[in-house]
Amino acid sequence: MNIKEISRLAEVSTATVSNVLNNSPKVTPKTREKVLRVINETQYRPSTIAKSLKVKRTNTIGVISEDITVFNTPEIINGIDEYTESRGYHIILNNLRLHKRLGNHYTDTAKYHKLIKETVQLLLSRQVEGIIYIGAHSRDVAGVIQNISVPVVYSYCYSTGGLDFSVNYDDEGAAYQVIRYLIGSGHRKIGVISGLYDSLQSQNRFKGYQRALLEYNLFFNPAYIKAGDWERESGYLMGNELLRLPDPPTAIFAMNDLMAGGVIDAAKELGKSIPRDVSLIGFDNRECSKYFTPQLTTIGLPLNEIGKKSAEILISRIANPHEENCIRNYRLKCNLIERQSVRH
Amino acid sequence: MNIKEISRLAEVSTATVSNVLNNSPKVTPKTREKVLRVINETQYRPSTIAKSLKVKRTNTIGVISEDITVFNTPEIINGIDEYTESRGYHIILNNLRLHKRLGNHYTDTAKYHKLIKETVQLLLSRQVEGIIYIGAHSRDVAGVIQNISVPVVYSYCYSTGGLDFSVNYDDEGAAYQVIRYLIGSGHRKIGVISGLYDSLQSQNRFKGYQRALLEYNLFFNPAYIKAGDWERESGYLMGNELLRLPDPPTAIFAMNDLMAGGVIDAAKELGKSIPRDVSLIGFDNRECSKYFTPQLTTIGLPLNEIGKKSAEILISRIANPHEENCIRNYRLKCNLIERQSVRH
DNA sequence: CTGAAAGCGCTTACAG
DNA sequence: CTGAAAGCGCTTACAG
Repeated sequence: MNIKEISRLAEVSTATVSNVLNNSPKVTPKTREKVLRVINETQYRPSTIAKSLKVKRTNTIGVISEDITVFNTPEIINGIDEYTESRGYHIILNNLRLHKRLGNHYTDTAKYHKLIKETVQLLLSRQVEGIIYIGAHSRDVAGVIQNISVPVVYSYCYSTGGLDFSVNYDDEGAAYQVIRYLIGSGHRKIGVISGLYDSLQSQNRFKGYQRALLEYNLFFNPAYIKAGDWERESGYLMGNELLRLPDPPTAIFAMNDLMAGGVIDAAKELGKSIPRDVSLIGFDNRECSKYFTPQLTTIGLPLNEIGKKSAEILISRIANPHEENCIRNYRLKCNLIERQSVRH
Repeated sequence: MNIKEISRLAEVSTATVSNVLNNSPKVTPKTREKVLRVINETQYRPSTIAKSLKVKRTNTIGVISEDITVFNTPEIINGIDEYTESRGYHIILNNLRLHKRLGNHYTDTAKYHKLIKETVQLLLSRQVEGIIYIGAHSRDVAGVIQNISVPVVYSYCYSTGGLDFSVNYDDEGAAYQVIRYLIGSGHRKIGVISGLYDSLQSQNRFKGYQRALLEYNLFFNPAYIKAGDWERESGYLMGNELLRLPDPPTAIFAMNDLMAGGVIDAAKELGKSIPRDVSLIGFDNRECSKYFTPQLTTIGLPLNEIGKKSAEILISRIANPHEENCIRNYRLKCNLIERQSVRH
């Protein structure tokens, strides 16, 4: 069933059928009626593909996710989806399955770059009008996709390149918020367990931490700063060191929920109660954080908003490729989720 | 840049360019060489869309997910992806965002059916060759998609319709496995906290439970069976009832990890230690189950396999629409994940 | 207001 | 082995 068939049945030209399909005003109600009847009877659905070929627009964007099974990704896709749907765009999903495919350390391997390149080419040959690249974890992806004729936005990634567009959450602001909240709750001795200290996230969160200390004139005690590696075990180890200090912190900021879980283990072992003896804040609002004992106060990531904003920027760049004077790197605000691990 | 341009630059016909693009043997190495050089120089990528229009195949399937933020969905998509990629198929993702859109009780509302219908039409007009429908939770979706010209398979759903294809995990077998494992560990008094008792999952798991009891000639004690509602709170409530029994069970099978978490709370409150005083098994292998204290022994769902199998069936039906004598409802085996909540 | 015709970028018999 | 031509299902000036 195609437009020709419909035009035959409705006894009009294909041009007229096309016009009623596209709600063109230049067709009389009567013929429109006639055509619509045939369309309904035949359950005809015009081929988007043929239309795309002709009008040279596909209303499709490509979404490349490094790994859809990582906790952040589904909600980001939800956000993308929400926005693109409202704008009549569709999504072709390309899931790299990086963890399964390359293990944990994929970045910068030749295999990884080849994979990216092929994926992008595939998407391009499907005539996507733009690409969103969703990182599995927040890192610098400058230049991962190059020499491309459609706009790209990096989601949940940094891009220090200068020319790329990226949207991520605001690490520094979130850390600042955490420390401010702890200070507001009366804490003055605040320990920090960072992730890998040379990661962008850790560095940015340290900045927020410092800013808050400065602002409140708090003493910076190097002994209160420990570098973890994002895993629970390191939270346990570093939590132990912190809690065994002669003058231990009264609150600990663990840079993710997993390490906060390790701190809980350490505290339990040392017979210290959270939040009575020591307060604790995590980061990420992972599903598990709600099930810790006590329920963990933590930082919620604006994942849905990251997705929405990414899609919004992408589609605006599709419509307006040469727009200048615009923000290139969005940092969206996190929100602090108050539960029961902080003493006031 | 299109095929015509390439043919001009390479001084051959478009037919010849098309032939080298498609690795047709009927072109001499020399001309192939010549054409390939031009293609490389120009970075030309043939338009999949134009090709699809001509050959009437898109190599694309539509994936409808009820809600991609539900824990099961990403891994299923991963599985689908893995298989489709190996077969040269692409995925158009349509995420219904049912939880956000309609709240928890969407099934059978007019709004829901309208949404499904529109989504399917959209996919069809994009010429997908088949559709996979991923449920957010395991329920009967018979007839949700009707009167359609391409094959459909329901993933993580039941379909009692008879004609539909579905792939899901084996509830009954999993429950049987749990009980057998507990019996093998020396337990004879086994409590069960079900989900909503009139759900298909609960019913099927009861069957597995009964089958194991029968097989091992165990006494069926109705007092050991409690109906929860899948939420943690109900696990806590029912766990309490079970544990306060004059002759309490020595092991409890909670039909999901969340309710198992509630049982842990109840046990802690009653001063009972898991697994010393009572053993516990959950279901789902949710992320949090690994972080419970003690780490929860539970049933892992074959999500990746469900995705793969769904894609496999779909693509085989695309290739062979009238295949008869085939299984219509696949039930994939779950695996028991031994951690620390069962005493041997 | 309606229709005939060209064309989007490919592929594929068919002729040479 | 290579090329000219028709056609996939649409849209869109253009003529009437």
